Amino acid sequence: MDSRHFRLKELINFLKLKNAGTVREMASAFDVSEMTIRRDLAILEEKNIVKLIHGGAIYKSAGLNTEDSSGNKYSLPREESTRLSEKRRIAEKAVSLIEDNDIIIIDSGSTTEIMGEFIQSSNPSAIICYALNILISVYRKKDYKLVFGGGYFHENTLMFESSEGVELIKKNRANKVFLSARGVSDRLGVTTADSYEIEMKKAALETSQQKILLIDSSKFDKVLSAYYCDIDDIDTVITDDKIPGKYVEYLTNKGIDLIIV
Amino acid sequence: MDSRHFRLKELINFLKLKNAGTVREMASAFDVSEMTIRRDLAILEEKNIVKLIHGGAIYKSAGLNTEDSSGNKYSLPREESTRLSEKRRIAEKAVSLIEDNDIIIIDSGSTTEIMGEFIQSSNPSAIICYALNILISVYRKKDYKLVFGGGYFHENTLMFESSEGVELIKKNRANKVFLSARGVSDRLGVTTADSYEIEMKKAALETSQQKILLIDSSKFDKVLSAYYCDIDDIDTVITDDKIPGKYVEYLTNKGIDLIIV
DNA sequence: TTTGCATTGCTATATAATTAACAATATGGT
DNA sequence: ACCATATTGTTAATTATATAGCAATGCAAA
Repeated sequence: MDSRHFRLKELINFLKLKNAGTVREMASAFDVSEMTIRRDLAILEEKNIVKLIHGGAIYKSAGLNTEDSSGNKYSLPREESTRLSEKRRIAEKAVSLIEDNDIIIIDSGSTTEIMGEFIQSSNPSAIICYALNILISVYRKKDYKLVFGGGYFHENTLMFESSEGVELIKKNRANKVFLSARGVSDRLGVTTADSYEIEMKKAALETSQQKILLIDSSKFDKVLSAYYCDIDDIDTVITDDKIPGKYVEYLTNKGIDLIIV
Repeated sequence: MDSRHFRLKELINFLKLKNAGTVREMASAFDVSEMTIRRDLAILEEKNIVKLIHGGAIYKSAGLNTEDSSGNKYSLPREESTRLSEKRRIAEKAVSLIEDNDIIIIDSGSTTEIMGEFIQSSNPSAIICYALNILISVYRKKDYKLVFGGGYFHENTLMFESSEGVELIKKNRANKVFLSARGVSDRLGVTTADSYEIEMKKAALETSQQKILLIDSSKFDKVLSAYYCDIDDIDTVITDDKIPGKYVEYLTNKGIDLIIV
């Protein structure tokens, strides 16, 4: 059909092979202007296939791309449109809640992953997690103990899950858990996409004193198949200022500590 | 020794995992200035490990670069990891033993880590491991299932250890385990440095059909405090050609399959 | 053909990243 | 302890890239 469609598929192959590429070299390789490549890359970023950086793009092999060898359709993971700046603000606020000597649990998720970037400014005494991207974003900072759940790998969420991992989480206690979710509904509670996540998330909730939910505003009124707790189970919600007024009221009435960034 | 040397290795892991990264996020991750990261990346570019781009760096994956005349694509300033070329030969031979649909366990260690580089040429159906460097070196190849032990992190070996991790390993079965050790002695058996490793290694041995020890020749006649098995428990030893004659004889007499590379 | 819309390239302006030089701090060897 | 050297952070000036707006093109449906 359109030449863009074709070029996008080729761009994905190019990036997959090389891990990442500069705008310049891609413009040259596909014989179009740099502006066109930038626009293409913006589309791929929307689809969460690449990460844009100044001067180029990085292929997200770790990410939630489900391209199949058959028809290599790029049009896949209708994953939430990134909302990176909101997520960064949310993550930064979340980290600011960490007090010295806290023991914290960090759930899987893209917003929680960003917490790793900010966490050096705080001093937890231990971090417990069970997703690869979280592990990588925190393991270097080494001023704290690190506990990792382990189990069977799920590449769409980068999470490891197993009954043994659940046991390990339950054996520990935490002051705070930083949770993610894919949907929050007043009627149907807090949900996520995959049922294998449930037990790990529940274990994290169970063993934590304060339960903090990090969620960008696009997730309100969304419902996904895997239910894992009621909104009443959450102590604190951190979200951005596009949260629907209805939910501001709802959460406030429930007595939940609502932090809007 | 020097912190730069350490950080360079960490940077490689970071980039290997993420394909590429921005100067900003790396400065944040390692808690140094952006200038320092730029200087580090310039060194890695010299060594042909990364490609510099405006704003960041791209990891050059091993398979894709025909360049690098000296063949030392992996030779970062890791002088302390001696005998690198022996270890690479050993790791490559080890990977060649993997058959299609094998389920394999990879122990912690620097030699076993190198296996990840070669493993794309083979087709195990599952990989079980419990050390971070192993996880990073194998997770992206994604044609197999991945099981990770989990537990409490030990930064000297990058290993996670816990009774739950041991249980998880024991719940699985493997065709082959690829083990490392710090010392092999005819009188005192196979040893390593830290006692926390013992239970995980024993579990790996217990649940595997064929037990393969990867060990460079400098480790023979060495004894460390943590004993974890007898040489009789091993089926196959892969080592380099500087192995003392005494041990060639000893292992052969024991009926152990000795592979010298 | 005409109309409407997606795609593309171009340019001026706004942002962002790099460089070079210097100062401050850590490190290793004698 | 001392010195020599390596490492690191900071700044201002330079260079590179991104963005926004507009005009031109191509293409498909009426």
